[in-house]
Amino acid sequence: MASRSTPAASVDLPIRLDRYSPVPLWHQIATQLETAIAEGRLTRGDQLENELDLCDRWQVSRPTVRKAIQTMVERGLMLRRRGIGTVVISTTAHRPTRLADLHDDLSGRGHMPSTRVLTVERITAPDDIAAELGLRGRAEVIHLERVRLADGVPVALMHNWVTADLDAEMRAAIGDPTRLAGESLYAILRSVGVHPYRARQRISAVAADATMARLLDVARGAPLLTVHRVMSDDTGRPIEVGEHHIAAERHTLEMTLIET
Amino acid sequence: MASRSTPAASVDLPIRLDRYSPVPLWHQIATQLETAIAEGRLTRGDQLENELDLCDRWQVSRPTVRKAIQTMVERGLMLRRRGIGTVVISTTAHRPTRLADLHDDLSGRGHMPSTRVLTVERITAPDDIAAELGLRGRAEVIHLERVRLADGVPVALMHNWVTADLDAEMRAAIGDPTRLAGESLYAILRSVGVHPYRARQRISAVAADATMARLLDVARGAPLLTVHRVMSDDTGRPIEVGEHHIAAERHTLEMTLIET
DNA sequence: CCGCCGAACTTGTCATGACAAGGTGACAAC
DNA sequence: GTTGTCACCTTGTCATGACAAGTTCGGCGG
Repeated sequence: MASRSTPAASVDLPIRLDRYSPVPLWHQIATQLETAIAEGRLTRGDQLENELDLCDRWQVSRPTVRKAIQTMVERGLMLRRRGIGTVVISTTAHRPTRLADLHDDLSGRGHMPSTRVLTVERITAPDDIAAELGLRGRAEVIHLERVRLADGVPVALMHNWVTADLDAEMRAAIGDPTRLAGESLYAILRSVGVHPYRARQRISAVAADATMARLLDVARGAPLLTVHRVMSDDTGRPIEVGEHHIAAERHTLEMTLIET
Repeated sequence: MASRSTPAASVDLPIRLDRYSPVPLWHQIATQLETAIAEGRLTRGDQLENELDLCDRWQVSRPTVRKAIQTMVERGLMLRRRGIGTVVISTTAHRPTRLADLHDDLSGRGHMPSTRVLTVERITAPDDIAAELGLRGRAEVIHLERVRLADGVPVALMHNWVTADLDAEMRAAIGDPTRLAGESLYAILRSVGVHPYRARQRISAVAADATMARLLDVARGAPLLTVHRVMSDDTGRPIEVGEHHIAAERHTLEMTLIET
């Protein structure tokens, strides 16, 4: 270890910037910093150069450097303090703010996700679902029932109610069992122009009833992790209600919290 | 409703700024915007003036306005889009990134929290706890066992292991049953100069065993929500391991997720 | 030897200016 | 009527400059 506290992570951090790319400079920097951490070129305890030197090194302005580092701080990967500097504090982080489907979550952890579609139907919205989606009268919703598997083992039983107040093309995509088997619901929604933006969710636990136990291949009464979620798109309109029952013995929710 | 799409929320939004306060201008603005939403003076669908007009109205620069609105967006309260403007999309939000103790969480929801302290002991760290805290050899930890009640009803059984590698004053504060009964652990830690900054947590579910059932006054086998958390301070050092078992029928975890 | 104080470092805040990019709506051309 | 274009609105990005505030560390005075 060096006796002086000179930043070690300066020379071996070649940041390549494309000023003609539509990707913002700060995002290019943040992405490459995150990659450097993931690959171990930057590790816990490493100190970055000070911001002015980084401006000089990368030939960008200080707001750009700060915005890039800011995103790293928000992800819990770095920490910066006035008078001290910026240090790497973590090599991994599960972001709770990441609005990810269970499908993406599983594949991100090296599992092979698959889906068994049980039900696809268009029904009149039950009262509680209609209320959560802000629908009036006897509005219709698309009801999905699926079992998510990881490496062939059932992990979660998923119910979704998607508002049917969408284009015919959108409804067709959502109700396509072939797509549902291979993609996450949110990926399908995005592909037809609906952008999941904000979700409010409530996490609880229940004991498996007979149906859940059979579908998830767990004992009756086994503890299940329950996620109830209302998702809205980027116009603030509620789009979907999801209720997922997760076999707690096979999957847990992980997240990193940051005090702001 | 006005026939034109002029922003309605301009006149009745008196922002008072104290330029001699140590509180940053952007934070003063953000706080007052949040208050306005909480009090209903700003509500869902309201559109803000454009940023340049807000600069003029509040007599601050555009980066300051943007930083204030930025924090509102990150909290899921507003949404802004290029070419459109900034609109209020929500009146409440549970922030997952909020590193709050269950104590604060309960009181924030109008319940009267109290705590029954079962165990306060200084022990040699169990291997798994030592590993999570990054301790070597036979390091010592302070082990706490408490039951959290809301309005007199038991809600959660909480185990905490705090590293004993602290000042004597800090250890005394943490081990003081009187303080533990009335304050949150994190509040006590903050008061002695330890600042919880980052936590990694894993949420799962278990069935209540005999001990848990007795302490929480639920049936044996009842589903419990389990939160396992490793908390680090603002220097990146792991400080505390917590394992909380929450009676799912009496309390749930709520959070708002934002797609970034 | 010890404690205080200040220089020299760091990041935090704020201002000003400029241009780019996406959205909307009016209007002309077809 | 439909479509495409263009002006004009919005926020997004980036640069430059300045000063404030917290931290560290060395030197100075006691």
